[in-house]
Amino acid sequence: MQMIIYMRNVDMNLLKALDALLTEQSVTRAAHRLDLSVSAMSRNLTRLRAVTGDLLLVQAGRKMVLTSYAMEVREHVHEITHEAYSLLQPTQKKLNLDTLERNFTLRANEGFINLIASTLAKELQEKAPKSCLSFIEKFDKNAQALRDGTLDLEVGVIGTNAPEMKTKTLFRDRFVGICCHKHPLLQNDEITVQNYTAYKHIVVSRKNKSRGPVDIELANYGLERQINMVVPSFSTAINIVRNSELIGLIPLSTLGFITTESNISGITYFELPVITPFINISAIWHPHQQDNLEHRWFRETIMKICNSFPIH
DNA sequence: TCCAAAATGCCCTTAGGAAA
DNA sequence: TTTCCTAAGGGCATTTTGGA
Repeated sequence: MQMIIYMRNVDMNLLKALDALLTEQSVTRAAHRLDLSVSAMSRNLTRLRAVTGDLLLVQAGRKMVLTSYAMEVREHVHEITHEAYSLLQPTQKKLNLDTLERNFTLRANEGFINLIASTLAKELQEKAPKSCLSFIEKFDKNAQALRDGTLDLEVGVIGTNAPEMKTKTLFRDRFVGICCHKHPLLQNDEITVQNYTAYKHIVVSRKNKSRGPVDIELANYGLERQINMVVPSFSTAINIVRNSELIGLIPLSTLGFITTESNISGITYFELPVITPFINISAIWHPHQQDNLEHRWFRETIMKICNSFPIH
């Protein structure tokens, strides 16, 4: 009964204030975020404490920390605040690409950026000349940037840490082997698991994980690769392979899906002697962008470009 | 002791309801 | 429709609190 009486007096600005407070974990920063004075935000916090019956933020030295209740509701508060304000904002009737001034942000690994950057840049220049495109390299799968809108779109393998995200499969990728074009491995009539594992290997891993699906398959033959180098990027691996006798393993997309010519600027790619699972590469975005016309146009542009990739 | 952040007192503005 | 009253929100100034 007490809660019902309180709820009658709750206004939407309190919800917005709660979202800002839980996101910033600071009265001062939350006030700046909503363009209010610190005192006004402090009063908002006092009202929210009365409404929820929870302290929400408590002082821990000079900082404020969330209570367990605040931590529990933080994500939900953010989502419903976004939904509520989207509902009250005027509907976008028409998208005018000629006058669109927007910075689109896309997070992907360097291989995908190399693959799509020039085509996407050309498309944006032609269709939305006043817009800007920022690529962000993928150092982690943190979903917070998608949630708070600082990131428009992520391209990669769907993770499990953000189940609320919207996704769309863009293309299927697969691993191939690479070596320098004079590599003794290529003297063999056929690349077998035996001669594949007879040479030293280089692997790409941002987390220094050197074993993957290929190693699992090789283990079935009682074989393993001798890994001599781990590097954080595919471009680094390609450069090293070009000038060494190390054998590399990269997604075919990194080579731009070139399948008609196996000898590419000093390196040769070849089919692996083991079968590895396909990798589904998807576009990932937050539901709050779902009906945004600008965002829809952006992701549909990327989907259109990816549709031209061969599916292997 | 100084500084930064949060809390609070006081006052002004604004919105909504009631009455003329 | 206009006027008046009340409640609530917000800003300025000040105090309190706690770390460096």
